[in-house]
Amino acid sequence: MAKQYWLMKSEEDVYSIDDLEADGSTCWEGVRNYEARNNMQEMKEGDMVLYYHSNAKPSGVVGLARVSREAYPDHYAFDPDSNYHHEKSDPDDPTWYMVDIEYVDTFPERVPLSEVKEVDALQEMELVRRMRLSVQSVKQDEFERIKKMGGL
DNA sequence: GCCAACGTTGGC
DNA sequence: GCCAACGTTGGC
Repeated sequence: MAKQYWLMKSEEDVYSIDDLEADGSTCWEGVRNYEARNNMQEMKEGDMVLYYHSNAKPSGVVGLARVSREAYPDHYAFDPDSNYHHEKSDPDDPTWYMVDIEYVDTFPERVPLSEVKEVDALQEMELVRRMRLSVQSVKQDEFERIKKMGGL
């Protein structure tokens, strides 16, 4: 099966690509949106991920990551002390899932959202059309294009 | 910090 | 099952 491509957003001051590089890999907990969750459940080990900083100056794609573990229940949903606690979640029938991703590379040049919006070939991206979706599917040519814009 | 976009909740 | 109210995301 062909490799798939994704884009995942993180607030720069919450968990940046530098944090990911320092950690090597991380679990992507706290996604509480059904469409984003569905996307994560589609992910296969080895899929490539565009790492996006939101609430950043400027917001944009900053590097690459790779799916290192396929979807498994997000146990933070069952933890009353977690910010991501979800009271209605049943451990026997989990609502929320997460994946693990590992650090791959940081772009020599950040690709700001404003530049993505200027490229005709990228107008169909969910990044442009669906502002608020935090885990998005990306087409291979979109992935390659942004990677190139980032200097890799 | 403001506020538009938009997903979710809950009353009816 | 509609839709108004509400809460959150995220650009600027």
